[in-house]
Amino acid sequence: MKITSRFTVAVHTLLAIYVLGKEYKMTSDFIASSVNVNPVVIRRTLSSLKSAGIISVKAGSGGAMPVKDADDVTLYDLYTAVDCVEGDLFNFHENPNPKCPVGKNIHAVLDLHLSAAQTALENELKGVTLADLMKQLNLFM
Amino acid sequence: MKITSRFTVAVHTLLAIYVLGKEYKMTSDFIASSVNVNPVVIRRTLSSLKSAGIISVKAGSGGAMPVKDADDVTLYDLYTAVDCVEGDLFNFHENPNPKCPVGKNIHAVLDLHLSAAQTALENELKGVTLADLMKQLNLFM
DNA sequence: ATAGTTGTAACCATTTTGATTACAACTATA
DNA sequence: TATAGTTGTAATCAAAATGGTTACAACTAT
Repeated sequence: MKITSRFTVAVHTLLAIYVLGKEYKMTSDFIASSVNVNPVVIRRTLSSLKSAGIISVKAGSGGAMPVKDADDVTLYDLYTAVDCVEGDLFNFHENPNPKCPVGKNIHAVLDLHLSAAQTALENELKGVTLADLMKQLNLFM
Repeated sequence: MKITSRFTVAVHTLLAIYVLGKEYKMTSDFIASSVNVNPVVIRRTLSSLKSAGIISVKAGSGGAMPVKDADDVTLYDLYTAVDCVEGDLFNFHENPNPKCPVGKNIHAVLDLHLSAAQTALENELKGVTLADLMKQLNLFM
């Protein structure tokens, strides 16, 4: 199974807010038309990003604005903000048989390797900041 | 979303076959009682592992046996054998708006970072062989 | 011939996802 | 202060993936 598109939607949303926010009022409708999803999906994303302390959103009059410095926001922050993965990335079959030597020890044998893989993924995400993405984006604009 | 338990089931299944295969006939029922899932789930797993050339299964009389050397089977091989992830690990929202500077370039900005993260995960899995797991398992048995 | 298996199709319930509708609450401003 | 434009959130919905389960034809060792 793939990791939910909430993640890339969140990245796209944030980039829009940080890059276009000075020029336009960043409403959920505006962002939705850039990402090309339903505005409610964006509002949910904004809600998560707000909870994570990354942006602020004006209720009523509307518009999202940066709170955190772009250097202080990593892809990993977004990945956790939108709950891509809760806890372990790898699902484990429940209740392996403790009467079998393999079933009894499968966790002891496997768990560390699985977390190492998950950590490798997450560390990679921690190494990329929103500021990095903005720099790259500016090369194209 | 998490990565399907087919993966850990496959690891468990293979360990059972490689470690207990000399002592017992490894039928889907036997393995199922160690993993603690339905035997049909194990048969599906065996089918994938057979297609990957890792084991052989005797139709009729029953029983799975190693084909590949345990040193030549990595966690990554199992991960691909059971189709944990087809292609990209990260789902991407489709059709970002090409009229928006962000929507137009979001792939150019993000794709490499996402594949880097996926590769980091997969490389970690490539670094662990079935033989490694068997050694660890023997310490506990 | 028979008993025990495998291989596979079929169907189900559950969960997750993202789309969508609906509407109360809020706020700038005319 | 009335209004228009938003946000926040609940409620539904359809689609897809997952794993469980039943069923049964095909196979094989004895």
